[in-house]
Amino acid sequence: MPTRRSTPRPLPPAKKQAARFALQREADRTATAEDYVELIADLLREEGEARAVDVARRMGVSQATVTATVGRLQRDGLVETKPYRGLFLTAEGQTMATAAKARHDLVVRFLIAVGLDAETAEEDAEGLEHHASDKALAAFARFLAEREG
Amino acid sequence: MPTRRSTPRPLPPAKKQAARFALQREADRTATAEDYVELIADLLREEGEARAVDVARRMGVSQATVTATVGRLQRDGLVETKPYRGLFLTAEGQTMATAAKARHDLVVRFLIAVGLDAETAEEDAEGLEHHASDKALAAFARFLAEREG
DNA sequence: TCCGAAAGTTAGCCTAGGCTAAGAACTGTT
DNA sequence: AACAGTTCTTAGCCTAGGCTAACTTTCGGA
Repeated sequence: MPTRRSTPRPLPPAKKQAARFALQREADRTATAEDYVELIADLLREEGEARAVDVARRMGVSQATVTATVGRLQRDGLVETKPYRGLFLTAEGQTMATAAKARHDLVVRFLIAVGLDAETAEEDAEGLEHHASDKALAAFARFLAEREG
Repeated sequence: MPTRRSTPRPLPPAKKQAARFALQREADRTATAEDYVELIADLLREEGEARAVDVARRMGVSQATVTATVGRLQRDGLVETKPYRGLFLTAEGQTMATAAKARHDLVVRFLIAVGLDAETAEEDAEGLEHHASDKALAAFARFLAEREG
């Protein structure tokens, strides 16, 4: 039997590794859209309207950037705008927002369950929610069900 | 006592939320560098050299892209090149690679511990390792120590 | 009503990170 | 020693996502 150490699974096949990175880049591309629609949905729900200026404030970004990004979201069929009347989600945008929120909340609860304080869990979820696969999320849910169920 | 529901911690203060997104963007910026130096370190360790063409293959990216990216890494003091002789890490790059690998391995072990199969854990770690805070990583380590220790 | 402040857009710029196509430079083999 | 094939770079292009400055549009209060 050839050498088989336990620790260092170091170099996956090039193709497999390339596929992973490609998936990664794909996730990066959708992350912004998810953050925006999630925030817009939150604002609509909590404050009744989602104005670009508030999105800018909460994203920590200039209004010009919001205009440009919202333009892309509109092009992609996720958002509708009525100038000076705020931003709205299309059905597709709403679907994405709902899924994003569910993922976000799941990740937060999971992080708390494994020992993070609520504040840090919120912070980390912001980044992690876009990069956890469905399988990972399912595992998190299973984990929570066991602990809490 | 005012209303206090358990589920929906929905809108953090704008400033705090903006800060989170800013951190997020910061992490995104360093993610590429970490992936490259981690891969270069792996190639150096496992194959004795890290040629740009192999980096391109494993990143799933064109050689021209590698040239450009390595140029930025060089500018930032992480990598050195000897054309046709492969890529090398500076001390700083080595430090980053070591930290990245440690994070990566920790995340993989953690994901497996919470129920993911090894393959999926590898895939997910690729994305998650760049977005887990030190506090989160510490929590993961604590979790592992409890289960396994 | 009108006018100033707030909100939104536009123009012009930048960086990172992708691509292809074409050319230059090196290496190993004969 | 020379050539073929590999490797690397360059040029030129693109998109996403940032910025500031200047402009327009709308809203609300005096």
